[in-house]
Amino acid sequence: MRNRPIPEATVARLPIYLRALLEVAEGRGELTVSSEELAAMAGVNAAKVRKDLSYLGSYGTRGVGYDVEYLLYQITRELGLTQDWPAAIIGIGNLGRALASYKGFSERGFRISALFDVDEEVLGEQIGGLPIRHLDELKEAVVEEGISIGIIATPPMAAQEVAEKLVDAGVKSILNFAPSVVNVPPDVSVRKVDLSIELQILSFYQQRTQAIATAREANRRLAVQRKV
Amino acid sequence: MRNRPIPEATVARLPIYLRALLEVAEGRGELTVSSEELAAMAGVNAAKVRKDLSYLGSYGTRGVGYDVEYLLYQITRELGLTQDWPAAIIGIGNLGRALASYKGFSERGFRISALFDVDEEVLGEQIGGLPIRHLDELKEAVVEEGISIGIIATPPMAAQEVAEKLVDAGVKSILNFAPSVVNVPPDVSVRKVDLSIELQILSFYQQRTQAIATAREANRRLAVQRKV
DNA sequence: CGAAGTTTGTGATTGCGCTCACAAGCTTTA
DNA sequence: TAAAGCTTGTGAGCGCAATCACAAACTTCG
Ligand SMILES: NC(=O)c1ccc[n+]([C@@H]2O[C@H](COP(=O)([O-])OP(=O)(O)OC[C@H]3O[C@@H](n4cnc5c(N)ncnc54)[C@H](O)[C@@H]3O)[C@@H](O)[C@H]2O)c1
Ligand SMILES: NC(=O)c1ccc[n+]([C@@H]2O[C@H](COP(=O)([O-])OP(=O)(O)OC[C@H]3O[C@@H](n4cnc5c(N)ncnc54)[C@H](O)[C@@H]3O)[C@@H](O)[C@H]2O)c1
Repeated sequence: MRNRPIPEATVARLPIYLRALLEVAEGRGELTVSSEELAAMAGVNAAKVRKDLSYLGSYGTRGVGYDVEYLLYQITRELGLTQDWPAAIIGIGNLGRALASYKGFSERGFRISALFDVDEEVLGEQIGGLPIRHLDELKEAVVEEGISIGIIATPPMAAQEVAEKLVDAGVKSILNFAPSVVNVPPDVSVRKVDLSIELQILSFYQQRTQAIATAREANRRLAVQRKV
Repeated sequence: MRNRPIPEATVARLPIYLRALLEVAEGRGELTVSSEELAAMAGVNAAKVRKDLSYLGSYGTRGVGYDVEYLLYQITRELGLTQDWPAAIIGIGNLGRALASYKGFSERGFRISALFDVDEEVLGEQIGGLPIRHLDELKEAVVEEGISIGIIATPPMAAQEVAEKLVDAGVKSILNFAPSVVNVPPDVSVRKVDLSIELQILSFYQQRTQAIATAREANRRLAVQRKV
C-alpha cells in the first residue's frame, strides 16, 4: 500500500489533516490522536482518514491512535513543506495587495518574495517591504530568488500571457485567480481559484431547493382548493 | 436523460461553459458553437461537454452545433442566474475589502449588499458606498435586503460562530474563506476557498517531480561512476 | 435526390474514490 | 498470563464520473 501513488483526492485532504493535527498539538497537550477525532475535526469519515494516512505508511498504532508529532512530521514531509517555497504575485491590484499582505502563507513555508505588475503608476511602490517590479524582470527574479510558485492576480485577459512568461522563466506551479482558462505544458501544474464559479454553484443548489419549496407550496394550494 | 438530477461535477463546469459562451457571443458574431470548440475554450474533453449539456436537455443540432444565445439562456436559467443574489461579506479586513470592491461579482447577478464586522475601529466606514455594520445587525439586514449568500472573511477562529449566525438568520448558502472547517445543518450549502491548501497541493506535486529528478540525477552519477 | 461530411446524444466500459466491515494487533485490567 | 476493549489497516463492494465509440440526424455538395 505505501508504495502506491497517493490519490489526488487524498493529497487534497492532507493539508486539512495537517491543520487539525497542529490544533491538537498546540491545544491540549495530547500525544496521540485517533482517526475518529481527526475525522471529526476535518469534517470527514474516519475510514477515509485511515485510508488516506495509510498511503503515507503505517504510522498509527492499533488500540492507541496516531502519534501527533510523528504524523505531523510525516505529512509535512510528504507535502514538501520541510522546505521553503518562494512565491511571486503578478498583478498587484485589489486582490494582489490583499494576498501580498496576508500573513497566513508564511506559516506553512510559503514566502511571498516578489511582486510584479506592468502599470507605471504602481511600479516601485512597496508592500510589506517588497517593491513592485516590472513584469519584464520576472525571469531574472525567478532565478535570483529561486521562485517556484507563481500567483496570477491580473485581469483575465492577461492571465494566459502571464502564465506563459512564468513557464518560460521556469516556474512549474501556478495558482490562478483570474477567471480564465490557462493552458500550460504538461510538466507544469495549474490550480485555479474562481470565486465567481463558487457563487454560481451555490446559487444552483439554492435555486433548486427554492424551486422544490415553490412546487410544494403550489401543490398544497391545489390540495386546499380541491377540498373547497 | 433530461429529467435526471444534474451531477455535481457537471454543475461545477456549467459556469465555465457559460463564460466560454459569453466570449463567443461577444467576440466573433458566431451564432452556433460546436462541442469541440467549447471544449477547447473550457479546457476539457468534447464528449464531456456534450454529456454535460445533455443533462439540461437536447439543445444542440446534429451536424450544426449549439445555438449560442439559446444555450446561454438555458445555462443561465439552470444556474439560477436569471435572478439577483444579494450577498453579505462578514469580516472586512484585507480580504474582505478586496472582495467588497471587486466589480466581477455583479456581472453574474451577485450583488454585495451588506458588510459586517465587529471591530469598533472599522464600523461605519464606507466601502464602495456600503457602510460596515455591526454583526449584531445581521439578522435584520438579511431580512431587509433579502440576503441569500454569506461570505465569511473573518479569522478562522470566528468562522464557525459567524456561520451559525448566518444560518440562524436564514442564509442557506455560505462561501468560507477562513481556513477552518465549519459545520452547518444539511439544508445549508457551504463551499470553502482555501488558498493555503491550494499552495500545499502545488508543493506536493512539485516536490514529487523534484524528487524524481534528483533520483534520476543520482542514478546517472552512479552509472558514470561505475563506468570509471 | 443521394452521397459525403459534420456533429450531437447516449449506451457501454473503465477507472477512481468512498464506505463498510472486520481481522490484526495493541493496551488495559484482573 | 488471559480476557476484554480499542483502534488501525485494508479487502470488498458500490456508485459516480470520465472516456470511448457509434448510431442518429442534420447540412452541404454534386
Ligand atoms: N478583487 C477580488 O476580490 C477578486 C475576486 C475574485 C476574482 N478576482 C480576479 O482576480 C484578478 C485581479 O482582481 P483585482 O480586483 O485585483 O483587479 P485589479 O484591476 O484591481 O488589479 C489587476 C492588476 O493587474 C495588473 N495587470 C494588468 N495586466 C497585467 C499584466 N499583463 N501583467 C502584470 N500585471 C498586470 C494591473 O495593473 C492591476 O494592478 C482579476 O482577474 C479578478 O477577476 C478578484
Ligand atoms: N488576505 C488574504 O489574502 C487571505 C488569503 C487567504 C485566506 N485568507 C483568510 O481570510 C480571512 C480574512 O483574512 P484577512 O487577511 O482579511 O484578515 P484580517 O485580519 O485583515 O481581517 C479580518 C477581519 O475580520 C474581523 N472579525 C474578527 N472577528 C470577527 C467576528 N467574530 N465577526 C465579524 N468580523 C470579525 C476583524 O475585525 C477584521 O476586520 C482569514 O481567515 C484568512 O486566513 C486571507
